[in-house]
Amino acid sequence: MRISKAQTKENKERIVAAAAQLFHERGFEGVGVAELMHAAGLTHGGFYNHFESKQQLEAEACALSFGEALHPLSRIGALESGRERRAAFAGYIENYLTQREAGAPPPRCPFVVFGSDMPRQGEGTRGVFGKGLRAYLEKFAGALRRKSKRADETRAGAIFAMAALVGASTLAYGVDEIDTDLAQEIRDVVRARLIEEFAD
Amino acid sequence: MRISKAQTKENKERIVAAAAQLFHERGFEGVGVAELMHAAGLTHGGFYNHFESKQQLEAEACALSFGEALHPLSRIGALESGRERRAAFAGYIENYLTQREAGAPPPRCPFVVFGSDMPRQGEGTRGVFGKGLRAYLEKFAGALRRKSKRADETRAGAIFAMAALVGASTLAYGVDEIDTDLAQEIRDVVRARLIEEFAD
DNA sequence: TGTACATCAGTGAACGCGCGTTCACTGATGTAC
DNA sequence: TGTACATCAGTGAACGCGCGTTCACTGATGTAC
Repeated sequence: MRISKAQTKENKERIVAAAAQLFHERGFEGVGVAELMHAAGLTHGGFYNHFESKQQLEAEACALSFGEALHPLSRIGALESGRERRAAFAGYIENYLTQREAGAPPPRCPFVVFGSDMPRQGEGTRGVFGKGLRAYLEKFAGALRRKSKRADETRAGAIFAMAALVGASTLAYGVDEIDTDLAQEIRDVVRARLIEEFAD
Repeated sequence: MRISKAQTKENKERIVAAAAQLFHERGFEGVGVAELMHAAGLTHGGFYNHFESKQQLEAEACALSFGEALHPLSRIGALESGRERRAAFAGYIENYLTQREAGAPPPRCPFVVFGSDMPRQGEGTRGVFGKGLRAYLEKFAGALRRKSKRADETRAGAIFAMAALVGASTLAYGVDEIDTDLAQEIRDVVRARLIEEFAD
């Protein structure tokens, strides 16, 4: 049964969205093509009508994740007032380093979720990661810009802040449920330091 | 053919060592039991004489990685002079954030290599990760201690420095070969900042 | 606008493959006397 | 110390299973006239 073009496009988007979520939860290797298709309400046989390979879907799902993660930062950078930007950035960090309720689906940062796996991924996916990282750093710099700072200082600050955020989140998620106190301590320390340095 | 106790122990150690290296290179899911055993010079059938499951080997290989990663930090903490400790710590960061020669086997930090995968690992492996993290932070604090700083300030500094290192390395390795300049920029920025803050 | 036909996204069975794990068997090592 | 036997790490074939991918087929959609 042939499907309308609009329906086809919507189906593909549903596959990519389901993949992004499932890859976040269980990693690229932890979810099979059949399960992905069923999560999108389809059967697995049609997969290759939309994608050349599972790898291609991995790349597209990554791109979706990075795109979505970028939105809140764009909003901060668009603020005119430096004071507002800093307050919004503090809120961003607060949110980024706050533990989710137990059981709640954690909307984790794609850099944290996919970071370790990147060196082993295909070229397409790594390209998406690189593009996402460059975009992220630009938005970070946009949010952190200050009249008193040169552009290269702002960029260095963006890189450093992002490294600290990603590292803290990676370590904290690694020991969540095993050592909740340590996870919380890591989040608290890094949050306080970053807000002190960049949003005060 | 029964094997001597000493030989048996050595065989198991060889399996764990081979696993640690291969897991570093290709991740837990990227290496099969048969390949691991052959890398240790054995056949796959004997695997379950040494381990209850592949998961158990993953945990033991992780423990080995963390143990080895700890040694250089222990040496720094053992130094008496604060000036020497700071110089050694600067060297540690320098080494940690320096790109390997192309083709050279990269002795990457286990937190970077396994970090993203931890939330999806079994309890045993996550426990090893947590233990490794606590040990690492103590050594970091030992290396960073200063007479002018309270213990809790030193610990906070250790946590923050480690988060920045792990994050920078995760991001840089993610874009190595895709965007070498960006990888280098991340390493340079974070190295300079950390040395300025902690080792000057 | 209506008709005839080609297109192609969907389905579900089937493919080969490699995975983690189990098993019967071997024979040198370790142990009991 | 020497002998007889139980132990158990090793081997390699075999297990079932789920994976990514392919395929023949269906039938509504899109297109050509």
